[in-house]
Amino acid sequence: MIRLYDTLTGDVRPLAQRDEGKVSLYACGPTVYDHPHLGHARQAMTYDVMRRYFEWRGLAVHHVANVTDIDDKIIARAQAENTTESAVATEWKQVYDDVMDALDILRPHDRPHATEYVEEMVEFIQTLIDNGSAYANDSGVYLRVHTVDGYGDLVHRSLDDLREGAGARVEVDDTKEDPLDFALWKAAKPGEPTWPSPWGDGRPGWHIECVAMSLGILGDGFDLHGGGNDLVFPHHTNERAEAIAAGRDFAQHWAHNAMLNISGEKMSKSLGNFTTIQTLLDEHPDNARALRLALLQTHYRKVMELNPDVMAQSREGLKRLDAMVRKASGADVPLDGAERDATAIAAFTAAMDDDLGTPEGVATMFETIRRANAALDAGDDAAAMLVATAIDLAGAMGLSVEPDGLGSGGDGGDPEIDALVSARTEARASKDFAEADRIRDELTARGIVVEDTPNGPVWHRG
RNA sequence: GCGCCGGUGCCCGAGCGGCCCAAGGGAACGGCCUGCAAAGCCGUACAGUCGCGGGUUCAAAUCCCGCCCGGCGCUCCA
Repeated sequence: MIRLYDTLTGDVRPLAQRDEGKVSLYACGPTVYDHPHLGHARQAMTYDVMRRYFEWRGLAVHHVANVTDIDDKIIARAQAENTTESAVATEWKQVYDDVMDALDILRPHDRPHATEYVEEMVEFIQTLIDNGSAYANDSGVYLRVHTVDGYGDLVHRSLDDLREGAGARVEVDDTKEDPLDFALWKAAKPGEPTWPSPWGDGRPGWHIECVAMSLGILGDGFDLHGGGNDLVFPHHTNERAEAIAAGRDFAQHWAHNAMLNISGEKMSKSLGNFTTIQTLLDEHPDNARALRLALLQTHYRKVMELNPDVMAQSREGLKRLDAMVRKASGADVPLDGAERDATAIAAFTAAMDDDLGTPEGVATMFETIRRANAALDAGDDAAAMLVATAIDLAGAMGLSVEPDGLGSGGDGGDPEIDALVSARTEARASKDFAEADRIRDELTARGIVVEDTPNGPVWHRG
């Protein structure tokens, strides 16, 4: 049984499925107006791993993530660049997609755009006005927060606590009945894109889109709603409030991933180049996988440290995975149809079922790799099973294997390199070690690593 | 200030009342293997203790209290 921490109840509890064997997951997606940064990567990776693991467990996952293509930041950027909001959104959505593809993050099954759901949002707001939970005035439509039962439950704060926070802020908008009330619909302002509504032209507030889209696509009482823990308040709290006010059955379980620290500090301006995903990807060809491994080695609910050192350490770890596969390939171990090692599978499943314990899952994978290598060295029949199991576990977490240059001696895939490797083999055969080492140095200079195995040399890009 | 989450070896990080003199990865060191390497395997040192100080318990890294440090949040509008 899969158990997951639920922000609402504050404990780890079984993830109930509305429909047996299926999981409906709504994870808040990006507002597209700028380069995605590493925080976006952690968020997207968290739910990608969740989804992959659920699927590996045999569950049919319906993964939905919105794309916010209209909001203040997009408007600001459009004005600054003297272009349209939709042009800004289209451009940055593409950038986002490219980066996520590079990180090997599976595309959610549905990716609704806010601007495609305005009609549904208007209807939803109308329902709230009709039942007295919302009111319209000159500046827009607002939700009457005090009418919502258990409004602050998700953040575990009382209405008074929250009100104190709101009151402490300057410039309270006095068109609202209560400082806590928030906008469902914002009245049109000059120069902003607008949509028609019964309360005049305007645009939707931030939270309403996720309610309309999650309920619209996944239906009432969907299983799991996720996002970064910076969204617990106000975003998720307000989404939930809207659904409750409308009498709808909302998410049954809430998951939130923790933030990232870069070099011991929160990710921000002073760290400059290390903040965007693209920059990280440009720094090393293997950084996409290394980032995934690094992320997996920290539990998703814990603040995580990321710095160049951590990335380098992860890249080294990845080599163990790849090297094992190369070794198995060199030994001609039959992986197709190999059984799985029950001990490893059981340990892995237990760890992952318990609130997505990826650090322990990774530990199990590495232990399996060590056992596989030992079996390979010993010529043990269990080798195939262990290698196949390790690859399987890696795959369950979205870690791909890239042995690179697979194959031995003459058929490594690159004629020039293969020729050099063959020449070295001949030199060694005739005991001309000086020549053999010379060739190896030349290969090293080209970034090629040669490993000698009982079955001949195997090379890869290092 | 208020709320929530953290502080574990050289680094990253599991563990969350006894199985912990604390997993896994990286880095280090020794051995095996190798012509020498690389990779791999085996082993060792690093945590005499898990931010600090009290307390509860037969038993605490794990629970409670206080303090210090770090992080996230504290609406809408600008």
